[in-house]
Formats: sequence, C-alpha cells, structure tokens
Amino acid sequence: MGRRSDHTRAELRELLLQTGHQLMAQVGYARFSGREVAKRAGYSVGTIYNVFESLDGLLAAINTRTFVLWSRHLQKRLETGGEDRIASLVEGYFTFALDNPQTWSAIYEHRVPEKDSLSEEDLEGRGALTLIVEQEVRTALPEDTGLDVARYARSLIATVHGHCSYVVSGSFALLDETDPVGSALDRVRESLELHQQRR
Amino acid sequence: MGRRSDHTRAELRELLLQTGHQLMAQVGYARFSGREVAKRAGYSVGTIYNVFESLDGLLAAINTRTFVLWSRHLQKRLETGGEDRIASLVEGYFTFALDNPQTWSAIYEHRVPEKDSLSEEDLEGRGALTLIVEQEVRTALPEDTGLDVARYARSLIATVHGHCSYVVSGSFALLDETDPVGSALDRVRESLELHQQRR
DNA sequence: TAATAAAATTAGACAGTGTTCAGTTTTTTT
DNA sequence: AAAAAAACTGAACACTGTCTAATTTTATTA
Repeated sequence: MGRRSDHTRAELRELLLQTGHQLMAQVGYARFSGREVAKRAGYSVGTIYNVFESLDGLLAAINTRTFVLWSRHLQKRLETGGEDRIASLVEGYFTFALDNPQTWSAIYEHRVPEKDSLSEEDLEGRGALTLIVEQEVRTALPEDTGLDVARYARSLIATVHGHCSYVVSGSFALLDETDPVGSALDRVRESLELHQQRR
Repeated sequence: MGRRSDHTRAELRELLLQTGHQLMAQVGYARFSGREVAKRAGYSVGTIYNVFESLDGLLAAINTRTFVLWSRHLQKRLETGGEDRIASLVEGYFTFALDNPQTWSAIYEHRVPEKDSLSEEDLEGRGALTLIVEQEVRTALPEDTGLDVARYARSLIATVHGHCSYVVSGSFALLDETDPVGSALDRVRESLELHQQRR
C-alpha cells in the first residue's frame, strides 16, 4: 500500500496520540510498544516515525497529554473543592496519580534523551501544572513576602511529589504507610504557616 | 559446554552482581541488558536464570547493592560532616544521587512486578537507609514528642526525595532551579524546628 | 569402585522490540 | 500532462527476555 488519504496529518497525529495514550494506560511504560500503537491505529510502524520524529517523540507527546489531563483535574478540584485550596491541590495531586498510575508513572519513567528535545508545545503543556500551584501559593502568602514564590512553589510541589511517588511505586506502602496524603499535607502546611507568619 | 567449576555458587552470584552493577552504572536502566551482563561475565544468558530466578531478581539485587552503597555514603557523611547532622544527611542524599545517577535512578525505574517478590535480604539492605535517617531525626527531636518518629522520618525522606528526583531526572533543571539542595533542606528544617518547639 | 542421580551450563529457538530504508502509491506542483 | 514531493508499507537488521533440550560435570548411592 502506498499513500493514503484516510486522515489529515492532524487527524493522524491525534489518532496515534490517543491510541498510544490508551495503550499506556492499559499496559504501562515497561510494556508499551510503538508497533502495537501502529497496529491498533491501523497503520504501519513507519508512520509513527513519519508523524513524530521518533518513538521518543510519541512518548513525549503522550506524557504531555497526561500532564494536561492532570492540570485539568487539579483545576476541577479547585473549583468543586472546599475553601482549603491548598488541600485541594495536594489531594488532587494524589488522586490523579492513584487513579492513573500507569500514565502518571510513565511521565517519570520516560527519560528524554536530550534535555532540549522537548518541543515548545510539550513544555507549555507541562508548565501549566506548575503555574496553577504557583498561583495558589501566591494567594496563600502575604503580599509583601520576600520570597521567590515561583521557586518556593516548585519546592512544595517537590515535597508532595516525593510522598506521592513513594506511594505509587509501592516502596512507601512496603513500609505500611497509612496516610501519605496526610503526611504530605502536613509538611506543606508546616512550611506555609511559617511563611504566612513571617513578614 | 556443560557443567563448569570455575566459580562456586556464591562467587558466581557475586560476579554477576558486580558485572551487572557496573553495566548499570555505565549504560543506565533503559539500555541495561541481561545478555550483556552474561557476556561480560563470561557465561551464557541462562546462567542468570539459574543463579537468580529471573532478570527481575538480578535487577532487584543490583538495586539493593546501590541502596547499601548509598547507606554507607550517608554514614560516612555523618562521621566526617560537621555538627549539623541533618544537613549532612540531606546533602549526602543528593551527592550520592548526583554522583551515581544511573544506578540511583535504576532504583526507581525498575518496577518490581509483585509487591512481595523482594527477598528478605533485599528488604533488609534497603531498610538500612531509613533506619539511619530515623535515628538522626529521633535525636533531633525532644524525647517526649508525641510523634510517630518512624513515620515522620519517612515523610522527611519523601520530602528530600521529591527534590532530588526532580533534579536527577532533569525536569527541575528545566526550570532553572539553582539550589535544590537548599530548598530541600529548608523544607526539612522548617518542619523540624516546629516539632522541636512543640512539646 | 562402578552405576546412577542431580546439578550446572550452553546453544538455540521463539516471539517480541526499535529503527531504517527501498519501493510503491497518491497528492501536489509545475 | 509531466515531474516532483509526500505518505505509507513491508521487510530487513540487530537487538531483547524467556524457555527448553541436550550435554557435561559433580555428587550420591549400591
């Protein structure tokens, strides 16, 4: 078979991305296969290399999609959650990871070969989550704080991330942790309270 | 070739483990290959399956070895470091990860299939690090603290781990973080100070 | 000590994988 | 209508993990 016109370039990209994301959710990063994605999409392997530059490109796009879904999840939690918006964020961080362990883990299992190989689109999609947190942290702090809020927000994200990754990977559960979300929230609160008082 | 007697069972196990750990340090988890380990050790692939039950078994043993080296590194930092033993731990956590990015990352990239598939030996080697931290945290706190120190120590480990994993994976550097060790230490200190005052 | 059982080791088969590329078909441009 | 460009396939290549039959050596038994 030669050239086809079943889908436009954009449609084909979306088809492969959607199929790939679905496969990732089903089998996880370790058993993910580009050939399988192509087969399910009804195309040949080479098409992936045509649409995305490499398999890493497809993987990066899949993970960016996960990031976007994650950001939306946080936004929704903020909207429907209670007054404690910081708690909404921390809980939202965990619930998304626990509800989507395969796609969430894939974000951190896929090591991008070169640092600057992420497209501008990928970077933007991934940065959204940080921005959401930064906004809420800024609101939670006094206006005249001398803190680099962006940097501080990232540190709080890292704090929560550490707790979350232990849970999803199972090494925290191995030690019978009962309430990792609570622990993470405790650490975040302790820090925030200190910085709310200092002025 | 049939049965050989070049090495005892223990020697062979050590040989494969050493060779495997070396390969992991060189090429990282993604390009690690059991066949390559066997070749370098001068044995055939099947031998791995004979000595270790599966490739996962070898990988688990390799990662346990990394854990042990990591614990020793922390111990040394505690002995040669200054008075601030908490700072020694945090810095030691980072320096080991940054000096051994491949083997350190492999710990978290290798997902063990079944939760309870780690041998007793593996579990013990991996638990040492937690115990070291727990001991120091206990010393840093007042004696009559109502805290579950073991659990609290794990939470602080998770806090540092979050910062560290972002740095090693590169997603933190992507955002131009200048001093992740400092940030991690700040979060730990904030929490500890609070729990030192409360009584 | 001789015969038998058990253990260790290898080579090869199997079904996968990512990546590349010549060849074919369709669309676009000239 | 002819030429150029783009899209798509299928097969080849060199790998991978896992398993098994066959072979050789060691250990056990008679």
